[in-house]
Amino acid sequence: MKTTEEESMADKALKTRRTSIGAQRNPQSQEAILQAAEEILVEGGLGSFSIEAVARRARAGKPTIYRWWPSKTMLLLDVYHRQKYVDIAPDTGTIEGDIFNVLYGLLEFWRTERAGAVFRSVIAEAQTDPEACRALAAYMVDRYRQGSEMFQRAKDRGEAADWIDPEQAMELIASFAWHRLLTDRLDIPEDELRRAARQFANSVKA
Amino acid sequence: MKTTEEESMADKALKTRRTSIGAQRNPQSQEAILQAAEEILVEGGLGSFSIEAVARRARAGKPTIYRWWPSKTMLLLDVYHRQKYVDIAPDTGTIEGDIFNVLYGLLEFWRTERAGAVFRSVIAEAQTDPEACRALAAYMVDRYRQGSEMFQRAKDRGEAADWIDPEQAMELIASFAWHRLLTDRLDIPEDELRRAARQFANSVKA
Amino acid sequence: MKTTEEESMADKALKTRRTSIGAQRNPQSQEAILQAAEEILVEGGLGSFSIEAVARRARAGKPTIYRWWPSKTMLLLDVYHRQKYVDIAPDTGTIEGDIFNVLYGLLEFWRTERAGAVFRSVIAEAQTDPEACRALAAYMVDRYRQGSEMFQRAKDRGEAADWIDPEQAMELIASFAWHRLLTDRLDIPEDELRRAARQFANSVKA
Amino acid sequence: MKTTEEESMADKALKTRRTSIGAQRNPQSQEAILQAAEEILVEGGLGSFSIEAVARRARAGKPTIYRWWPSKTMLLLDVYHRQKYVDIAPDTGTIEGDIFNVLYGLLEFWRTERAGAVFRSVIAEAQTDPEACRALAAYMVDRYRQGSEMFQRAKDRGEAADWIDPEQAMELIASFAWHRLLTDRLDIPEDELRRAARQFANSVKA
DNA sequence: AGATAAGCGAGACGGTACGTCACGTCTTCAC
DNA sequence: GTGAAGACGTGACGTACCGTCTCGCTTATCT
Repeated sequence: MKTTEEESMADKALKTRRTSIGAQRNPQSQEAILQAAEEILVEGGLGSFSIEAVARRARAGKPTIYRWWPSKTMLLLDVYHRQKYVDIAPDTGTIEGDIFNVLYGLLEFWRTERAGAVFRSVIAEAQTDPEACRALAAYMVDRYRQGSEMFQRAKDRGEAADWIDPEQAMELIASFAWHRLLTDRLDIPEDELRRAARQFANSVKA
Repeated sequence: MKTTEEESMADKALKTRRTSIGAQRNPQSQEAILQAAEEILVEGGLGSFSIEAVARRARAGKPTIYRWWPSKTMLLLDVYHRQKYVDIAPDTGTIEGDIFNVLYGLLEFWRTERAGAVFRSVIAEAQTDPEACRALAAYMVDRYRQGSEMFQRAKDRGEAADWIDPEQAMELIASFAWHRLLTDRLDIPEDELRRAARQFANSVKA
Repeated sequence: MKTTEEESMADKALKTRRTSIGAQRNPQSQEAILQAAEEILVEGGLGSFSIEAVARRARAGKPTIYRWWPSKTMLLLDVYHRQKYVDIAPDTGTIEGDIFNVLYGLLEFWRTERAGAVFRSVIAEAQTDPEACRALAAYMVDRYRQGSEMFQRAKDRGEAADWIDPEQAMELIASFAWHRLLTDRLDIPEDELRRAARQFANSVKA
Repeated sequence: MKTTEEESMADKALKTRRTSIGAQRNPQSQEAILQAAEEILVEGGLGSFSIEAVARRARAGKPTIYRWWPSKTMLLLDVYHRQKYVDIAPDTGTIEGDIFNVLYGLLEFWRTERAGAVFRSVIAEAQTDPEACRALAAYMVDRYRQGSEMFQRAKDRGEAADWIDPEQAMELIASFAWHRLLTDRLDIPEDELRRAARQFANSVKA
């Protein structure tokens, strides 16, 4: 949730007339463009996402967008990176609890429409643009590293087997979430989700 | 692998001038269109896949394409469905062996360039087109059912726990493969693949 | 002056919705584009003449314009060629009378705003575009040939000297008209015009 | 021809880094801008003449140009006015000789590439910009006054008729030169040029 | 001597037009 | 009625300039 100040700042960026502030990037324009891009993505999906549409909505000139983002893909990635996901990997004491929490949190985050639509677009774009694909892959590897801590803890506790690779284990979990996102089936009944968590916990058992 | 007759038929479809064969669908045209679509997809990816390009390559009129495929998405799905994957779910005696074989076969199938490029495109398209998304989801559910047999066998053998849902277990495995396809990381070292198979096998253990 | 039928045809071209009439040029679109181009030229001059503006006014697509006119210049020339000037080179019996009539007719034709504005634009364009310059020069040479008849008649009558080149003589007269057009001084007092005609007549005297 | 000092000054204006010299116009900047403008005009014609290009070439800021020249047109006129034409109206004793010399000198001056390209641009610009048109017309009237002296001399000698208006006579000659410039036909064979001069001389005969 | 005021380069800004590409629809004509 | 062909209106692409703006600086002129 955004604070009041942030919202008014963003609104100002969109609603007041902007102009150059000298030979330097105008942060209000950047804000307006990113905000407009996100809104379009959320409202109409990747299909209605075009530089023209973003420029129109942000009341910005197309060259201003192209000046700072070399391609549609890069703008997309920037929009995605603004979607700050508070990555909680809470220590519940058991690996199954941790996994359930992570899965539940991620799916819930995507279900709040904004984030899900944006991320789906990024993945789709990566299937067209090799650079986006590399960026996405690199980003994911980084995310696995973050998420893998819970498996490391489990190994330290002796709950997970020695031969388990924490990052790969994390990847399997993320893969499941991706798959549900991409087939538009984020609304998972709790028992299914629990069973998945249990299975993943089982999979690393010593 | 295609037979010689099929190839010459396809070649004929592409190279000779075609015209109406009366008030009925001309199968040569359909063949030429699908073949051209597949080639474009494989050579240039989804980015260079356009109705216009397909029509050009197939020496077909655009209306001919629109007459038989209501949208780009549907043409894409048709191309995908032609990619007959010989779904082997061989009974190796152990669930881990079965899983490894399925994973290895799928990734190998996609690595043979043609199939992978096409399927990636289908998934990307599904992120834009809700109808494609539904079709894809339905197709996947069907595939899980096929693939789940090995888990059923494992349950029958007592190798897998009672609480395991064979289809969901299959989904987890497919998810992993999808994820690697979508991040262009199909070249998995054998030890990683073995570890993944072992983990998946572990996950269903009683 | 256009006939009523022509006007209603042109109006129809502009006002009714047009579409393709098969794999052939749609004359209504062509008409609408040329008409719109002329109107823009007359109303706002070369400065406001842009392909976008023409397309907008003609309710045509830009590609339709580019399909048939490779450049702004060519569209301009086409507009000019539609401005059919009834080239009267009346035989008044004296060369001075002929010259006066030709000069008066030409300036009057240009003063009727439409033709003058279009021709000024063509000349200006020719200063930028070498191809337009060539086309214009060729067109002018042709016009001199037409206009030179009166000098030939004068030579036959013994009114003009043998050493006179009829076409070059015609060029001098056209040059004067051009000059007045280009400096926006078409409103020439009759005595000045008479003096010019007298001078030109003098210039060819035996 | 420029003196050595002027050239080095101009070079300095272009090559050394310039900055403000206090609350006053920096003549080096003005020089650099005008020089750059002329060069661009000569090298690429009016088509490649843009404020942006001039600023780039002169290493000047756009606002510096706009501060001193309200429009592209005015900059163009300034460039033209720097093209000092040594207006020779030599007294050869006969009006035909005078006319030939003036015509030959003017065409030769324009043929030396620099002047011709610039003047063509001014005329073209005047077809778009009414202010430029007025300025050009005023300038031309002034030039006729200068050039008309030879006709006045001819009248004084009794070589030209009383009813001749020297300035208008001069205009006819300039018109011919303009016409050749604008249709890119400055390379006139000497016999044609002689005939033209003879005709113009004839035209004012008593 | 220090403040002030304007000129300077730089370059970002919101725009308009460029010329190209693909969209999905339409009509014609040969079979 | 099916097929190739290709024109149509639409709209996005990425680029070039437009004319305006604010910046940080430099330097002459005025307290």
